[in-house]
Amino acid sequence: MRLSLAENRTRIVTPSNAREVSKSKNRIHLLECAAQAIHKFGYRGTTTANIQQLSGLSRGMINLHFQSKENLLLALAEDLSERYASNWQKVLLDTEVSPADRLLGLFRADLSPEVLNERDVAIWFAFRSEVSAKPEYKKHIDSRDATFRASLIEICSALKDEGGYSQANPVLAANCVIALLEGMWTDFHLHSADFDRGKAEEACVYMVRSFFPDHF
Amino acid sequence: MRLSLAENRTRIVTPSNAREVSKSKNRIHLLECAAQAIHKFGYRGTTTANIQQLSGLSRGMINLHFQSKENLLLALAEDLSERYASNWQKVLLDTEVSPADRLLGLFRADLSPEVLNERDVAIWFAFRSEVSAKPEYKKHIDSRDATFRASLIEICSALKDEGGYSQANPVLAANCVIALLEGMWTDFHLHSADFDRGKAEEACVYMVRSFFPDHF
DNA sequence: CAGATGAATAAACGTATGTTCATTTTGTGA
DNA sequence: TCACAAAATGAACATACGTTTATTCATCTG
Repeated sequence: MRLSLAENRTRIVTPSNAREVSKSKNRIHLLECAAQAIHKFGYRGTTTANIQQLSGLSRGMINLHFQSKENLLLALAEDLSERYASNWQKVLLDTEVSPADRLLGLFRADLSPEVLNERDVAIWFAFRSEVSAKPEYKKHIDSRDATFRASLIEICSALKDEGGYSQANPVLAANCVIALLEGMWTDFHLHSADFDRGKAEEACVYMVRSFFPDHF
Repeated sequence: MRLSLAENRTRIVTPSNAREVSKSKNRIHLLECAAQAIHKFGYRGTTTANIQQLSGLSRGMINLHFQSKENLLLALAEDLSERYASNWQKVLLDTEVSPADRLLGLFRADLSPEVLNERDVAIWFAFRSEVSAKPEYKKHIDSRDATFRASLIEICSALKDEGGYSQANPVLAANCVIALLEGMWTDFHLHSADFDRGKAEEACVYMVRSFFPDHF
């Protein structure tokens, strides 16, 4: 699984000349190597030395581009959460699509290799492991945020109304969807070799079918 | 939330004299301080120096008792997973209780402060963050193991038979329960201040009620 | 093309970290 | 009570780590 860091243009000024192009390339390269290092050596094992070694660049580059290693890691976390957010936003916020299809689309998107891949998930877990010590990390690794949750509740409410499921509870259903997806990610992280995206999706659909039988 | 490390007698020979008592106490004390350090400083921030500082003991003690820092952390992971396992085993393996009550008991047990508390969850996430780099950690932090899963499938099968739910799929239902609980733990880890055990349990019950309406 | 500017390099530095070991303290058994 | 043994101590050590900085290299501008 390849990162699409190169496609992230959010914080990188569009380079206007060759010098800026190479600077920007090196910045992205360092982010990619930091990601690789976390995946390969773990969060504890990630050092400026092995990021530098992976990059093939010189020792000073991390500080030149990011001032400090901590900043490089923060930039990586930001990047990760932005890519994750844009992934679910494409699906959840598209109100042209029916609620049921938005939910199915979310499962697909959330379980797709674009976001659910060994390296990225390793990074999520790396930052999450620090959250009790560094609360400032929270905003970067908690992308299933208020908007995400609100969209899900809205979808579940719509399904309830459409299907006339008198027993349905949109808030609880949304909470279940969020937790279930989180759980699938954990399962992937711990057993990526055996993980079956299809079966994971099947389980998700099974759950929402139980909630909203006529829709799925 | 206090650890019950002192109650763990598995690997600690019952001390027969005062000297062994104090040795055993210090060993446990170091494990507790390592746990505290991970919670307080994060996995990266956990050093022999701050474990030692928290313990009030001398520098050499970690190596005297555990040979290396890595060994101390491994002992902590083992301890954690054993305490977690005994927590669910009490509930899931008690065949005197009805399947439905075993499932409800599991939710209670899995969401109880005995295992779901800030410090212990921080340690789970700490070790999980290293799993892609150190596969040997896997066995310690993946306590929701084959037996756990098999018990759940058995319970779901029994519920299906009892209730005549022709549409029910015990394997998918069990997968959902596992993932849902994992997701709840993640939610707790990221939002322990706002986390409501009652609401988490409610969501769990809501899901299994959807699977097996007549039972819950 | 030459001078100026910014990017990249890698040696050097100070500190932090994990571990060792000679020494001291404490408890045990005769 | 005393010699012995085990446990605990903390100074000392080597290495690893993140960062700084003087220097070199590449590119842009006039």
